[in-house]
Amino acid sequence: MLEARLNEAATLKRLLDAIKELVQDANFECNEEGISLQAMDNSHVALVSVKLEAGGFRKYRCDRPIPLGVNLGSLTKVLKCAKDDDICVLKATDDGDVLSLTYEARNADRIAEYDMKLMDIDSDTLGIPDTDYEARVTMPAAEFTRIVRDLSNLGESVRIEVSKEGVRFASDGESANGNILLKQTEAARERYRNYGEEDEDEDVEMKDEDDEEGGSKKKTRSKVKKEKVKKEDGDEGEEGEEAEANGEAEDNEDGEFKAKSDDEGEEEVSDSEEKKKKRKRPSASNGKPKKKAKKSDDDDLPAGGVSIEMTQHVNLTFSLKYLVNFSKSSTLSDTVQLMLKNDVPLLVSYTFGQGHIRYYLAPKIGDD
Amino acid sequence: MLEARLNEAATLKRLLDAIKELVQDANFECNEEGISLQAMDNSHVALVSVKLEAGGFRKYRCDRPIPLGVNLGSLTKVLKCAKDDDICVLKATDDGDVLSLTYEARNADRIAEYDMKLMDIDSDTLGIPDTDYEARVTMPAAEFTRIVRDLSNLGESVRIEVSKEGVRFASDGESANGNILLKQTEAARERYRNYGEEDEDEDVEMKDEDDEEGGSKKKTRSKVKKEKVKKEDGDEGEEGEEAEANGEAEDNEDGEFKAKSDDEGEEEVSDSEEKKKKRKRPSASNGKPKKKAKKSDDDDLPAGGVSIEMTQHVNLTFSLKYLVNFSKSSTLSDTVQLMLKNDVPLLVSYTFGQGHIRYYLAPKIGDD
DNA sequence: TGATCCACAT
DNA sequence: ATGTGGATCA
Repeated sequence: MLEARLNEAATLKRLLDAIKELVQDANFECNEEGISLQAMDNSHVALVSVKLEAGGFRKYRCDRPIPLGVNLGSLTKVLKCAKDDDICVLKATDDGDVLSLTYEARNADRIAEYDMKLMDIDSDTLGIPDTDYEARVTMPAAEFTRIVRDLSNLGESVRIEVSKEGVRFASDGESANGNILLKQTEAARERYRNYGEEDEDEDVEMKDEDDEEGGSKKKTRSKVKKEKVKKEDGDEGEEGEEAEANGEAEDNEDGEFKAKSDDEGEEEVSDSEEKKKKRKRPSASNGKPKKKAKKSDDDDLPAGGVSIEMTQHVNLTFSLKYLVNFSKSSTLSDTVQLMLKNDVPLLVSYTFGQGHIRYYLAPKIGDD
Repeated sequence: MLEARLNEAATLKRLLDAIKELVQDANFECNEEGISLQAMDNSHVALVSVKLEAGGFRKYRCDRPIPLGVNLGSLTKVLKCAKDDDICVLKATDDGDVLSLTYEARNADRIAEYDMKLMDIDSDTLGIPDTDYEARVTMPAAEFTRIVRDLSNLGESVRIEVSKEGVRFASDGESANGNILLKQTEAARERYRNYGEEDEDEDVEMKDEDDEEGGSKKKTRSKVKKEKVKKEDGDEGEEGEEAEANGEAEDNEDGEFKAKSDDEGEEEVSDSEEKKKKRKRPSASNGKPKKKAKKSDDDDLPAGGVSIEMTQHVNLTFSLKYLVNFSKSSTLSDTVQLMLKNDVPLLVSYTFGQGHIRYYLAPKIGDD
């Protein structure tokens, strides 16, 4: 039995607005850790991963894991019936046939209850390789939105290049070419030093020993090794060789994610990491309404500035269509993080009070 | 000869916005009491009744009754030529061939005059049975709008149930079911105690002797007998039997309104009631411009809260399409009143400074 | 079917 | 006061 009480229905509404165009149906996997969702878009080029942590709810109870097969269109419809500041209670029985959403006005004189039929969805749990990223860019979500939107008016794809100069987004179009260079902001670097570590589970530093280095499907921590920053700038210019020379060629290098059967025994990234980070956000469940906290109550790092960390010069090309789509999540957080590694899917991550949403996008091959 | 001087053209504009989708052509019946309109929608399922009281005009003169056969589309066009705060003067000669509308800017430095051709419209005066409603719900118009709009995204029809618990709006749809429960707000109950009695002619209490109890077409006051409130809560659960047991089966129980020939000698509801209530709104014709009084100058009961009065558990099902349509009248008043009785058309009533607009909607039979 | 305008919600 | 969504008009 699931019962999850969310302070603001707006969180869910925004979440669905962010992903409903990418995915039509998906399983919300509910367990004691919280609620997570993973799905690929129809073309199997992009992957979304959402996590709502148990601690982010005002109340959370899930006796045993339940997959809730949801049609996101239907859920969106139902969520439209909620006012942004309604308290939203999700309930489901263990059989997972129906999801009940209850919206309570803050003054309790209105209670709305919606029952949504669920469906069975084949969900091979998706294997997200845990990656040793070579560059991490932390920037205002609105700026990212603007950049990809602007460039999408010129061309189909964008080349993202991180060098010691900064991060450059470049697109070539028929009528014009454009590129935007964002330089590191010193203040931002300081501000974001621990972003994604205190408030979420990015795990960017330390614990190399957690890596299962011998696996053919190498699973490593999502991190940029800090001690390497600024050491290998000299490699800039060519993309990719370094990574392959390392013998680290990912098995999803072909640009698509592989479905992995449920019984493979490998945990999803988020699950395994959640367990180690349970200590965080001890106060999240105290549920301060925080009126007007439009975006989220995650970070006290308010805004502005670009932080860049890198161990490697990276240079990758991606479809702008997807990035534009991803950037809809800027309603959930003021800040976005891009994690890059040559020849490996880009990770676009938005962290908000109750969890995070992450997108993985395979690079275009041949830099076309 | 008719000459009616209305303080704000906006009132008429909003009125037409509210009904023009429901009805194409209708007679504005002008007499010494004011201007009224009654019409059924094309499907003969819904009925609109508008009353602009003589006292609600800055100046009103109508020597003898004139029916003005108006194409509402044309009138809407003409009204679009008025600014919201223009003073609007309606004029017509006794032959009723043309309606003249004059718009005067408040500072009289602009005067626009429009003449609109009128038409002959067969108008069997409609028989609106005057009903002893079993429940009255008074609530913010915006909330009603929101509820029917939300539910209309799920299903075709809504079940409205008034019990001692409150009023519940429930709809079943293909992908989801939803229901909203509004609880009585104590403050609202107090606030609305006399709503519709001082300011209009709802006649909610007393005067049982006005009822012509023996008639086959029983005409009763539109009221909920206050003394019965909370006495018959025990009847909840089944809908309708009580009413039928009373021998009060309405002749429109089949869900449609009957046109009644003009010579039947029976008065319309509003006319007969207006006469008895002439004392009200003595100051309305003083015409304080009341700048910015967007909605209406009717009530000083500003907003919020739900008031429920009932003598009977009621449970009826209606087409959401119509309710959504009705709710357009929320531009005319902040407050809406729902009057219900089992197996009898719902009355949705908006009262504003110059009069009221009422919609009658036959319930769906068989609760489907 | 798309664009513009109005209203509601935040 | 601004932004989003719905409704209306071209």
